[in-house]
Amino acid sequence: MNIVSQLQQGIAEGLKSLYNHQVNDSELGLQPTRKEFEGTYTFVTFPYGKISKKNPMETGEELGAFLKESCQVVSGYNVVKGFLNIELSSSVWTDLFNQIAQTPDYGTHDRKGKKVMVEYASPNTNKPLHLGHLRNIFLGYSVSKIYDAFGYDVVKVQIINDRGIHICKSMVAWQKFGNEETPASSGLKGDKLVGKYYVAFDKAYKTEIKELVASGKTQEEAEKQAPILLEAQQELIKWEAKEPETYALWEKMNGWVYKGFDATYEQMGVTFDKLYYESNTYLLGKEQVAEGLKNGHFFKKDDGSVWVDLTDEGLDQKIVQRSDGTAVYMTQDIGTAIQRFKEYPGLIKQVYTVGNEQDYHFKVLFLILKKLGYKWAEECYHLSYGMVDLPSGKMKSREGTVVDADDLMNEMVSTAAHHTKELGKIDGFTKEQAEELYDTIGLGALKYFLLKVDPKKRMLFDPQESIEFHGNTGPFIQYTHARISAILRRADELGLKKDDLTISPDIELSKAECELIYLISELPNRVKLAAEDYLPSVIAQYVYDLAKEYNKFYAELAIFGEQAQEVTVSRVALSAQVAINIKFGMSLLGIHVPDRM
RNA sequence: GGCCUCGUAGUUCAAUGGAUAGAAUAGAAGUUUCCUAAACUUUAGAUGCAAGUUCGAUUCUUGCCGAGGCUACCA
Repeated sequence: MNIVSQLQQGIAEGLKSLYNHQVNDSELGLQPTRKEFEGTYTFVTFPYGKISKKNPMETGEELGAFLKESCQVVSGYNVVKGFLNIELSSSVWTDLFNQIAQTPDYGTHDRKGKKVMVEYASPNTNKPLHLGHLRNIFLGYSVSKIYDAFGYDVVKVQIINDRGIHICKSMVAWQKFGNEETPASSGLKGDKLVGKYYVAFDKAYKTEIKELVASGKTQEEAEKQAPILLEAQQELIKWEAKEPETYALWEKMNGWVYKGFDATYEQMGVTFDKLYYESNTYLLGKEQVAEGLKNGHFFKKDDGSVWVDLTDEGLDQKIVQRSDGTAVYMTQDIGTAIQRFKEYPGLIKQVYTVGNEQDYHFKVLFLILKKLGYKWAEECYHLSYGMVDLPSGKMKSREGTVVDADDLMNEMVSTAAHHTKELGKIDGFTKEQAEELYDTIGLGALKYFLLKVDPKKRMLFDPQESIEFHGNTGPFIQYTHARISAILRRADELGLKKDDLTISPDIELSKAECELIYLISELPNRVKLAAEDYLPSVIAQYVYDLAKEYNKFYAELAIFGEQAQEVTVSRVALSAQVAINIKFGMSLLGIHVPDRM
């Protein structure tokens, strides 16, 4: 039984015996005591004045006295205004620590035997991945890891937008200007090559518009009549008719793109369990539309288009099928969602990692699914994230200010390499080890910076700041881990065995040590919070707190140098457990931590 | 116009309705000089504005101001 629930139980008993008031243990909110006061947990007594018929201070005094008397773990208390600060006896900390140190897989929750699907990365095949995709993918991957630690079986999926007019544009441009160029012949990554022709299309298209306007057409007419656009539209029709030549070209070019994406994902360190392609799913959902029409959930307008009326929910009407009978994106999403739940028995939840410009779309989607009678619709969640800005300004694909994902990652890694070499930190490393380290630092910096911020907020990514070794950064935490590892190696040399690292009950713990143990004990709780709110930032904050707190302890520890203190089992034990927690927390963010750096 | 999200130190980020709004950076002053890429101490500095609910509001409600997004038979 954990400390918090013991205290809750104690307080509940106190309320009952002192004021004859019955409450549910778990309703009693305990919060960590603020640093400037004595105590570990604080109970707020303001709301209980009515029950006790006394002022908050007296209520606190009475409850505190009761707890000290009846609850073994409580060694003392103090009351400030309406706040009852509960002090714990020191054996609580050593017991707690030893229990944790002997728990395998500490931080993970029991397997729940239920599945959760997390969708992240929904790239178009006409252009390479950029900074926005990085936030998307790191978020989704991290949430998958967090859900896994929370006890769910996670299915990580990617939906690839591989069809439609956009890819036809690249195809047309490649045929016109490409001279049979391939990734092999050009030395370009496949996604970059195809992206290049998408840009070429746009350039040619704009030139044609200009010419048409010059010859007397209006802007609007010109945009619709440009010959190259008509060609792309023809290409799409041919594709839908599965004309062999078009289809083969489409497969060839998409193949290049996938190879390019795979390389990017590999460097990012993310994987998927299942890939969905829109070319396979874009016809889904029509059945549901027909069925919904029959059941009266949808209605038909005079022109034959099908709509859903969400005005009761405070939203508008929304189209689900065009008058020509073709599907819109919404239709496809309805069908895909239903298909996935059929495909994966035991699936109870689906998380969509998609930018916040689609907030409305997902609100509507979930409402429609609910209307159609799918209970799991309430368990669908749109993990919405804001744009990433750069110090240089906004990213705009039209103005070419987009930051390419590969370029950015390479830049991060080379910055890490540059700093490391400059400081001569890699003596004794093989070339492979050194390169692995640069990767670890560069990508760790990037991932941590993107994940430490609340997803829904628009954020500013500063590459320079992210790779600092001070402050709330990935490298700082990695560095802390490396320092702890150095201590553990040292302890090893001194013959302190790692397997039996417990703290003996009669050791007097310092304040920093108690604080560390408190943080360590918080891990499962933070995992739960992060999972329930889909917030990797909770984990990031946790790991940072731990690293920062350890730094204070490290100063105390002074294991090296002239005033070196005794390397005791308890100090080593504590260090080892901190290292484990940091490593675990960082792994939930998809970040490696090195033993040496 | 309607709807959604955001607005916190110079800057980047925190804060299950709780105490004197935390960190980190940058700044100022100092101690020290290899704790792996130093550390420590001190200092100054913020809730866009106005009401409301509450014992208590950065948090909930309303209005206004500001930023962004959505509002297509586009995806």
